Formats: sequence, structure tokens, C-alpha cells
Amino acid sequence: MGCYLRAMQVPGVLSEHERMRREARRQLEAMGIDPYPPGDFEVTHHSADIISALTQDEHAFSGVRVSVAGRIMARRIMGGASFCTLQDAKGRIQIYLKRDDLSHDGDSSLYEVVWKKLLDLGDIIGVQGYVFRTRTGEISIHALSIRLLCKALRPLPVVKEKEGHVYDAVTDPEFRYRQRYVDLIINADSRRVFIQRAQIIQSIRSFLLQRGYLEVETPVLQPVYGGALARPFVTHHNALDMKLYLRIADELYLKRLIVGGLDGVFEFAKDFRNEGIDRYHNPEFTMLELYVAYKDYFWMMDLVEEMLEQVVRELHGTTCITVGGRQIDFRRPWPRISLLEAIAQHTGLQVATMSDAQLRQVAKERGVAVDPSAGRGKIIDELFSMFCEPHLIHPTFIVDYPVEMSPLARRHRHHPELVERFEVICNGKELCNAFSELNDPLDQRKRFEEQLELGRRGDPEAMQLDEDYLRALEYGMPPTAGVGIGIDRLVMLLTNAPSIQDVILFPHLRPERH
RNA sequence: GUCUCCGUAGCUCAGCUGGUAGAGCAGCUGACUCUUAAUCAGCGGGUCACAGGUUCGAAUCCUGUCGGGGACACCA
Repeated sequence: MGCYLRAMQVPGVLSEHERMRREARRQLEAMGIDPYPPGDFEVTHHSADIISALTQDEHAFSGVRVSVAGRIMARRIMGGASFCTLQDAKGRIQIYLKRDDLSHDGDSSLYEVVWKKLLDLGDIIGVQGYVFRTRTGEISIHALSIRLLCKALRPLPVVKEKEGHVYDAVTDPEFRYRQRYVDLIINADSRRVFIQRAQIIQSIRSFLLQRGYLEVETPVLQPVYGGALARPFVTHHNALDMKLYLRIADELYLKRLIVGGLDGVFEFAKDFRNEGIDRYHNPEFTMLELYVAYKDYFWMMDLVEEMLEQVVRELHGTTCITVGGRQIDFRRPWPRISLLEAIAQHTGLQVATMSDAQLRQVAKERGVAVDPSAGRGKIIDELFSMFCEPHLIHPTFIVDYPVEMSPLARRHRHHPELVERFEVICNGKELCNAFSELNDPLDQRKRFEEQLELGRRGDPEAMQLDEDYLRALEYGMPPTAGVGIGIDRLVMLLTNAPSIQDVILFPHLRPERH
């Protein structure tokens, strides 16, 4: 690590490899070859398409000239003939090059000098030729011409592979995250994860669009942050000379749109929370929020179930996937169990009938760290996450939460101390959070005021009172169901990625130099 | 933020209880016109993360700093 940093810090200090490649570049230029030509090389085919087409029909390419472009990943030079592994966006294909085929009028310099001496692993070339099978049966392209499309000045880590076994794979997480561009070149699994991430998001988007919901964009820079309990990033607008916050959620804006009569809105929102970083948390992350008018949380449970089942099926072709060695089945219906029942099941405690003091006492006895300022809801939540969550592997709805934990949720229609809220727990982790939205402006004001009181008592995550949001509610918001799904967490689950850094292209890291 | 482990050539890693660095791949030179972790012969490449300290002598021991992983705490 240290050494490539050094090379980056001090441009004059180049490794032997880098000096070689710069010299090769110079020589190419001296030969009249542009090491960075314009993008006018016509690509007619991609590696994987050629291979699948020929596999289906052995004569698919008879009489066909193909042009492919990609990065040189391996070279095997045997005097007057060479093999090269070329990697493009869809995969890899072998190229066969012969001196005789690349020479014209007795000039073999393209093969002897350019190919053998001046091109390197990592360079990007275009190849024109015809498709054939080698004696051992590997589908290859017999090159009739090659062209340098981009000279690489840094050596690529060399990863070799035989019969599925990968040798010298680059596993250093710091290298992979800082230089994701290299990770993507050399780690097929990393490419796979990000392609699947895109598929998952696309799958959700089509599901929602198909139901007629409107995809919208709401402010990232907010004068009042809200919609979640979290610490925000603070920034400053110079021209307006005012404090702005990077959003921690887009909930309050989406619900304003419900007031506005849009009835069904969603947004894939980048949210920002000023908190610790670990394998489940990145300071900026993606959250899907969806709000639908004239619906409640029961309806939303059905929708979430259906949507996620379909997403998993579209991605994997089955509802049953393996995560960290465990089987998880997303097939509907998922169990629905109330928060208090779940606690009773896993701890034997009937917390509903306990006084605050009793609750505090049993929590202490069970080893739950209880902050003296923590309210009843917080203790219950803590009990749940300690004793229940880890046991919930298959997707499970946990429903009906204490009111003080959910200042934006509608009170339960039968139990005023609860709200109509559910979370989906899967693989021991929260996957989404949803509720029947609170649309009573007076109750909402009271809940905000309770949050303000928490804030005064020092809770840095307490909500701010959003006057404009209250004004919107006073105009009337229809009964509405809303849900938030942590997309990064969902992608981790569905791609079997152990760290959030593996599903975010450029995860946050400390600067390389201070 | 706390605890813990880690940082040696472009990459993957050796380097035992201190005697100032080694392998494979990659690179360079040469041979080889169906190879596929190509092969064969030869060669080069390192402020051992950084800064102090202990010592005759430090990649190795100690302290600190930087960066990373993991766990805990807060959260999604």
C-alpha cells in the first residue's frame, strides 16, 4: 500500500514498471502510433456474445468479420504466434495473433515491435478478425489486425486462474475500495455485485412504475432535517448565508407530495447520516421510500412481500437464496408477529404489563445497557434487537411499535400507546420500516414537541419541528401508507456481500494522506 | 470514540527467539507459429507504512502517528 501511495505523492519517483511503460509510450509515438487515439474503433461484437452464439451454432460466424475491444489481461507469446486474453464489459475471449497475419509487405513491426515489445498487460486494444476454435476447443478470435486504443502506464495486479481456481487474487480491502476501478477490472465477483445492484434497483423501479407510482426527486439540502432519528451533516449556503442540512431522509417531502395529491410517490434517495462507519453503515447510503394514499400498513405489508419476492425471483430465478451459508426463503406469505409478542416469545417477558421501573429492572437483569434518559420505547426496542432480531432469519414482519419511538407514525387504531408500524427483519437485520402515516396535524405537532423535549434533554438524534410540514398536514393528507427500504442492506443480502463497502462503488474511507 | 489484529517488490506471500531482505507470478533479455497458471535459459526490481527509542546492530523489540480489517457503542 505504502509504495503506490508514495509513487502517487511524488510524481518523479516511478517504479521500474512505470518507467518501462512510459518509455514504451514514447516509442509508440515515435513510430507514429497514437497511444490515446479517438474512439472511432468500431466494436461489432462482445466477448460473451460471441462465445454464447458459437456455442449454440458452430457456424454462427462463418464468413463473419468481428471487431472486439478490451483490455489485455494475459499474454502467451511463442515466437511467431501469440495468444492473448482480452477482457471487455461482458467477459473475456482469447485472441490468436500470428506474425504472418499482422505483417504487410515484409514489415513485421506491428507484431514484432508493437505487440511483443510495446504493448503490456492492461493496455486496451481493438482486434479485428474471425472467430474459430483452437485445437483444444477454446473459442478464439484469429486476429487480422490489431490497434492500440489506450496505453496503460501503471501495471495491473496479475490474477491468474485455472479450472475455476483463482491465484493471487487481490483481496486487500483497502486496495479494492480505494482503487475500485482496478477491483472492477480484476475481480469478477466485484463486477457481479454491482451489476446485480443495478438489477435490483431496476427491478424495484419497474415494479413501482408498473403500479402507477410516480418517481420523484426531493431536496438533498434541507433547511430543517427530518423523517428519521439521526444526526445530520451540516453545511452552509454562502449566498443565502444560512445553515443547511444534508437530508437524513426524504419522508417529509414525499408526504408533502401526498398532500399535493400525487397519491403514489417514491424516490431512491441518497441519505446522509453523521454517525459511525462499520460493515453495515456508510455515511451516505441509498434508501427507497414509497408513500401511497388511501392505504394502511396492512396493505403495505402485502406490497412489500410481493415486491421483494419478485425482486429476488428476478435476480436469482428462485425465492430461496444462500446468505453467509444460510438458506433464506422470500416466498410469500411471511410471518407477522407483534413486537411485544416477539419479545414474549424470545424472553418470556410480558413487557406490556410492566411499569417503567419494572421494565428498566428486567432490562438491567438481562444485561441490556439502559441509558438513564432512555424512555420505555427505547428499552423495549433494545430488548427486541438483543433477544429477537438475531433469531429472525427468514423475512418476518414485526408489527406495532411503542408510540414514543415513532413520531411520524399513526397511532394504532385499537391501542393508543402503539403505532401502526412494521419492520421486516431478515437475516437478523432490519430490512425495511413502514407505517400508516400520521396525518393528524395536531397529534403530529404534539409528537414533534415531545421530540424537541428529548432534544433539550440532550438526545442528538431527536427530530426538529418542521412548521412547513405541519402546515401541509393542516391542508389535509389522505390516510397514507409509507415504507422505507435500505437499498444497500437489501443488496448485501441478495448478493451475499459481507460488508456494505462491497455494495457501494466508492465507500467512504479516510483520505490517503492527511 | 474504545478494544483488537494487520501494513515486506506491481500482485500474492515467506522472513523462527534482533545479525541491515527472499519466493512465485508480473517485468526485462533471449528461444519458441494452437498456447491457456504456456514452457525453457538468464537478469533487474525493495527509505520492510511513517517517526522516534532500545541496541555494536532493528523488517524483527518498545512508544507514537497514519492507513486498513474485525469486535463493541450509536444508527439503516
